[in-house]
Amino acid sequence: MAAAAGVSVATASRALNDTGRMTDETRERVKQVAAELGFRPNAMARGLLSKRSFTIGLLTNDTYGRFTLPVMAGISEALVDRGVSVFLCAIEDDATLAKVHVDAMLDKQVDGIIASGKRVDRRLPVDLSKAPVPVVYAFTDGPDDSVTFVSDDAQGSREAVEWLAGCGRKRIVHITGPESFASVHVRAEAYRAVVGEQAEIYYGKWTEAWGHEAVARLWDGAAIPPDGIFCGNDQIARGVVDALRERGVTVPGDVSVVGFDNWEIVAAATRPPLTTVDMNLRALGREAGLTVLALAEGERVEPGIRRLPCQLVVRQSCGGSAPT
Amino acid sequence: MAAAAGVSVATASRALNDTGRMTDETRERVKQVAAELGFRPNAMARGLLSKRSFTIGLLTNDTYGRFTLPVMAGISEALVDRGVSVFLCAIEDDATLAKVHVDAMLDKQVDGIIASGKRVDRRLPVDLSKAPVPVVYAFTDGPDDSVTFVSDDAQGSREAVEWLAGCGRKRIVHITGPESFASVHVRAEAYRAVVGEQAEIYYGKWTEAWGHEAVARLWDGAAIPPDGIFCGNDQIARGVVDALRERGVTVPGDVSVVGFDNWEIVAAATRPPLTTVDMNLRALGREAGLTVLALAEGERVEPGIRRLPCQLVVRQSCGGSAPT
DNA sequence: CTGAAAGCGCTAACAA
DNA sequence: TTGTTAGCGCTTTCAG
Repeated sequence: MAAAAGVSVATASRALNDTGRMTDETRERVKQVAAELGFRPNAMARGLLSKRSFTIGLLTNDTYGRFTLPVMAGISEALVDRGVSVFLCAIEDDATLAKVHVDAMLDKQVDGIIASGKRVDRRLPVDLSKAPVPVVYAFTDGPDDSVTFVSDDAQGSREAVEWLAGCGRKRIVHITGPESFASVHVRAEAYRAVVGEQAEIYYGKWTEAWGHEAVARLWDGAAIPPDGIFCGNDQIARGVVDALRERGVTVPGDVSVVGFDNWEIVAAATRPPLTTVDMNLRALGREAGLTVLALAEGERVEPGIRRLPCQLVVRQSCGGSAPT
Repeated sequence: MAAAAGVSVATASRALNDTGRMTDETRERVKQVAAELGFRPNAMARGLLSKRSFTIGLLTNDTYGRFTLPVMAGISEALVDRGVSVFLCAIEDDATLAKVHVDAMLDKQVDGIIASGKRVDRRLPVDLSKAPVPVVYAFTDGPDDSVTFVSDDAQGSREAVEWLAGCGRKRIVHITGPESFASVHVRAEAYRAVVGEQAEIYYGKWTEAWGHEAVARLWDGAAIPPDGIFCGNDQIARGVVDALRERGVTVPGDVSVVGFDNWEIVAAATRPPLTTVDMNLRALGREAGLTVLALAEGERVEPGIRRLPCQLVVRQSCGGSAPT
């Protein structure tokens, strides 16, 4: 580059990297010239030598981006200023496609890979266990000896149910998704732990339609309907709230409802807006990003599952006031 | 690598790349050994020489991913088999952050950049016009001499309104977003072109709440309410449908409704599911991807705005049958 | 304090 | 048909 601008490439390199010893004057001059010329060191050449690409790959099967985008945002946020960029690869449960993507990333010498997904209890259709670079799992299942980040659904659920109780609700039921989901169990058990004996759990689908149906069952049945409902996700919650309104039951007047996910598009559009559990996916991404990077730099990281706390986002579907 | 496996590095290189002349036997043997060793050519070293990184950057300010994700999927789909990976950079209207990301990408020698966004009539907070690599714009505004891909909202809107008319609707109104959006005008004009004199356009927000409010105005007013409604987006449409149901007006019995965007989460959850306009963002991404790549390979591409056709997705909010 | 030279992993001339 | 050599743009000994 600006070796032409007075010094040898070696000096230039040292000046720009703040290494080596030299007159401040020389260093400054080089930087000056570099800036004027808009010089950018070629990361490939640099990487060839340093064995680091300052690049990581994010693999996901969450095509819709519901979970991956916040995670991605967190990763990116944590790593931009360290100069690392991230490859996003959406592999929709297609093993072949996944392999193609992983190979492409590996060829490009990514410093690490973060595997993510749409379901905590499912694996991506690729075996990353013998990848030549560090791998961390975020919001997807990983091998036993891996480092995995997930949200603490139990804690989140507990807070949700306790909030409902704190609003004075006496008969709190749980309307949730399919029993085949691990997160359904975790959330249900946390719910059960709080309400005890009188736990009532209704399993169904992750849809608004199921929310409607569940309300129909509860209110058309002989029993006294509940006054508090903890829903497995925001879509169900929205269905529940809509169904309630349609039968003249007021929320939060007669019944308090809490959702799960804090998916803006549904939580904020519900009337009234949903009080719901946020999984802090962005923070999760941040941790995951920092962790692969640490691993890439040779640090040792204890394998295991790390559960990051969820946070209750209070809106208006429960009455009650702002969070403590 | 497997130079140790019998031949010189040059021969190995030629064998693996199917270049040069040599015995099929040698070539096969090299490939064999390479496969056994799980050898992967170092893309950085290769790129250093070829001046190509097989990497492109996708820049977007659409944090929520509503528009960018499908675009991204299209780009990725078009480019994986050409071996190119894509860096996703979410810059939330923050010029500084944008610059950091762009610089990082440039350092990494991306072969090109695709700028995308959440609004067709706004620019990203970065000047890409003098980037040292080709840039194409997808679903965001670009400089005059750039190549830009957008969806053909006019055509999409026309089809939507014609569909409504085809369902026998006589008085079709248009409930849409803020006048400050260019797409609002494009869609409104297309609507006006079809219905002519009797066009009635209601500007508001992109929300369900506005859909409710608009219905209230139309039905509580003195005039005879419409029998067909073309909405500026799916959220408004959902608000409209919900409001209609609440006042006992049936959809599609009494009124037909069409949305815009085909945002699954809202379009499919509406009761009844929305007939709506899909912008084919994935196809748009595919074109954009192929185009940057062509540019990167030195092909000349005529600058200008390319409008890709939208497609009407028929569900149940209009009655009528499957599309022709 | 600074420059010359070697070398990262690969491909492309040029020889053999 | 195959091997040798040079060099991509940078960092890093090792001399000067």
